Amino acid sequence: MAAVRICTLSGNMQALQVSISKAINRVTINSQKLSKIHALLITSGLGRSVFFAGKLISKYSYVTDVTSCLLIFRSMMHTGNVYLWNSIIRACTHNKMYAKALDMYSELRGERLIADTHTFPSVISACAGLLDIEMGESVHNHVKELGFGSDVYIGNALIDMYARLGDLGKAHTVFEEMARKDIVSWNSLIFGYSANEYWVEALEMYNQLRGIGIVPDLFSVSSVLPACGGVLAFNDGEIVHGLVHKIGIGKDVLVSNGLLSMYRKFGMLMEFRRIFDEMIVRDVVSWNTFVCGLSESGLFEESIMFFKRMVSVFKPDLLALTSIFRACSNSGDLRLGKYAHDYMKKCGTVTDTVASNVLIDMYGKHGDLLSSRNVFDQLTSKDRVSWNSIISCYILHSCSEEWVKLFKMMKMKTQPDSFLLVMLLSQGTHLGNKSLGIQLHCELMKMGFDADIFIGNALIDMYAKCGNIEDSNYLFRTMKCRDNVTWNTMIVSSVHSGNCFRGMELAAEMRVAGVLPDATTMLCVLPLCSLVAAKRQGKELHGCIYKLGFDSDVAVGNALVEMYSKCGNMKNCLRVFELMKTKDVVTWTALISAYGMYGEGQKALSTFHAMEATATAPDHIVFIAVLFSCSHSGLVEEGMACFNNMKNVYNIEPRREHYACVVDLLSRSGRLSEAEQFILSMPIEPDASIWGALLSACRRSTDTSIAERVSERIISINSNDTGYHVLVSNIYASLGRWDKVKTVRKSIQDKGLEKDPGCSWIEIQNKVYVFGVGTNVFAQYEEVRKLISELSDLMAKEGYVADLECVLHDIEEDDKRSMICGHSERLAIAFGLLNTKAGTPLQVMKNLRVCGDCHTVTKYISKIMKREILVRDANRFHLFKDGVCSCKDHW
DNA sequence: CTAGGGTTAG
Repeated sequence: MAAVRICTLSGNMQALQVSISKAINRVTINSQKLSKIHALLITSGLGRSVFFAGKLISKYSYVTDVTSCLLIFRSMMHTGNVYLWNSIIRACTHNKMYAKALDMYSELRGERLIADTHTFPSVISACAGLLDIEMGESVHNHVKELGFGSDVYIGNALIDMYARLGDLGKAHTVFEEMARKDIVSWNSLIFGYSANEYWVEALEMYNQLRGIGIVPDLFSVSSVLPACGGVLAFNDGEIVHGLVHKIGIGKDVLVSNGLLSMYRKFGMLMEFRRIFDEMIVRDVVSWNTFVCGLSESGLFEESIMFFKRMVSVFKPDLLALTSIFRACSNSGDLRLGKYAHDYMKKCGTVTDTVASNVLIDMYGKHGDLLSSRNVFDQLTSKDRVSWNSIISCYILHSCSEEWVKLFKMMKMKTQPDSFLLVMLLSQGTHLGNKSLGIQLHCELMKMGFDADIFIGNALIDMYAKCGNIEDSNYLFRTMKCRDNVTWNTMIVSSVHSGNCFRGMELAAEMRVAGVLPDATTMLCVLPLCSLVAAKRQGKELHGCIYKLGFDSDVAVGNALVEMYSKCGNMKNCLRVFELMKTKDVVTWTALISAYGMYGEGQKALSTFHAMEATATAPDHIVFIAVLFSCSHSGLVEEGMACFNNMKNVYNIEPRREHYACVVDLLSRSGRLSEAEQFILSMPIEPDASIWGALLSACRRSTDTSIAERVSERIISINSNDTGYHVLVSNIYASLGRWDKVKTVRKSIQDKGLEKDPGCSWIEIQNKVYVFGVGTNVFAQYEEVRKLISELSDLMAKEGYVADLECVLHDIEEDDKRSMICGHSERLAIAFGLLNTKAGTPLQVMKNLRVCGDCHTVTKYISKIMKREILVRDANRFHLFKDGVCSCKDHW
């Protein structure tokens, strides 16, 4: 500007022109400076120069001052100069005044002026902006008539126009016909495919671009990222991500938002978080994507936390509010939801359909049906989702009259979709209503919804839960496509139907099928690992969880703690526990149970007290764990104190399970008559489980009268649980009452009950070997047999005498002896000894409780063979070392 | 580049 002033003063016109020209070029978005230059031009007499008028129009256009553009243009009228026309059309298009731009174009043609190549790009963009197909095609024809078909800028504009009009065929044709293409041509086409969700084509074009060696830019990248996310092209996505760093566009908001959104679609939480963390500039989109992504992954609390951080920087828009309603509907925080709702009302966007639909759901999930209904009634444009949401609220709260009424109303306005049917189906499943399920299955087949994957999944679940595992399998096999939920459902169904092996198999098949597991998959498979003590699979899952970023999920963490403890890996169990950022009652319960199973009663108690110190409210389940731990460590007084505190301090009414634990606690410590008195003084009716707890302790007592009394009680209760019948039968056997044994066994048979066959298993070099009672078909049977008999001799020298009372059959002594030796845990241990190097610790699992003689024998073996042997039975762990067991014979 | 309802786990 200083230079301009000097030139003006000196009167050197040529120098003045040059300096003004330079000054104009430098002006960016500062409209004040622009008006000064404009004034200078007028005073210096250069105002009528076409060159400067064009420059000014273009500059005013950039500061969105179209009025000034038009004023300048009109003041230059009848110059007949196309350059000026181009400037004004460009200015209009640039400021989204598309109709005005097209008016100017018509005016230009009316003036019989010939448009040039610079005219068309903005005219074409204007057609695209107005979504005016007819006009667009007519302009395209005009371009052809004038022979401008080979102009790169016009071609690019045409590609972009057809893409925005959704006609990718034409866009591609224009692209193909272009003799010369630049990066913008490619970008326009990739963007077009991507914006219209032709993910595969977008990716293909991007890869073609890469194939011919052109380096993509920021726009190519931000167009292809949604496509990678859309088709879950993990490899392509990661390659693009790599390229972003290589060409240094990682700092760009558009690009990093694209990456953020892609990893969100991939479900890769860890990368998703990292991208967000490392962003230098974050806009509303970044925040919305992040908050919404967290919520989508079930991390509602965290989503709320980031929402709160977001609103300290940005005013939340409708999208952000919608996300937070969703998070609130799935977390306990209804207050925040209500607060945000009030805020939305103040902003005057109450009637937004999407947001209102989430609100209906939010209030419904929190049981506030009235508010749900209010939002629904006030909604001016209800769509299918609105109807589904309000109806599902009533279904969820079993208000059948109300939902049927609404359902009828809905059918008058809009066609019901599969969503409602899925909801009904699952509700029927939860209520165990099989006939409703089958009826719905027929209905939805008539309606043609049977190919819907959600319907399929719900049906599989329905049949499995109703006990038709065959039908459920059939549906699974014949399904056209399966997703992670399908697999999760199948895995859980197999486990519930008692087929753990099938569950494991399905988990492996799922992986082979390339279906990405989600947090729920982990929650389905981890308990399975815990159940069968699948150490290796468990660890692999942990790795997977870490990689996919599910480790911040509390439920997943809890499942990991349990898995490690049940697999005998206390070290990792503790490590996971300690690393968990948020812990809930379940987390603490898992660790307390773990200590309980290892007979570490004191540690269990101190863990419980540590939990109390964190102000985590105990529930009735954590007390079961604490009582169990005390009972397995002989901490009678401490256990009783907890039992009393539960009621007096925490106001939790003891349930049957708690009473059973106390009975167990007392009787395990030999206080049998006290236990009996306790049962008789309980405020609830004792059932087989309560008497059973007492009876199992009677086996180690000499007081036969109490055993007989309790046995009679259990039989009179007439339970259908095989376990208690077997227990009674065993007690009679140990008392030598073979007549009674026969009666009980007959009653078991009459009832058609089956005894759980005992089995043990051991994992050696990633292979699991299973042994049942009297198994004699495995490869090394003879060697195992020989080893057991050699060990018997060695043990006899140490003073071992077989405790034949553990064999509860009415057979000869010798047969008893050989039967004991065939107990599955013994076979597994011997097999382990044969197949591992000296000194290697062994780990054996058993589905039932370990018998007294096997317990003694294992102690001897640990001493003689100098091995640590960890045995997990149905109840707890026994660590045998140097002739003693960690349970101190208290199990 | 960002927002809504359905299935699985607990």
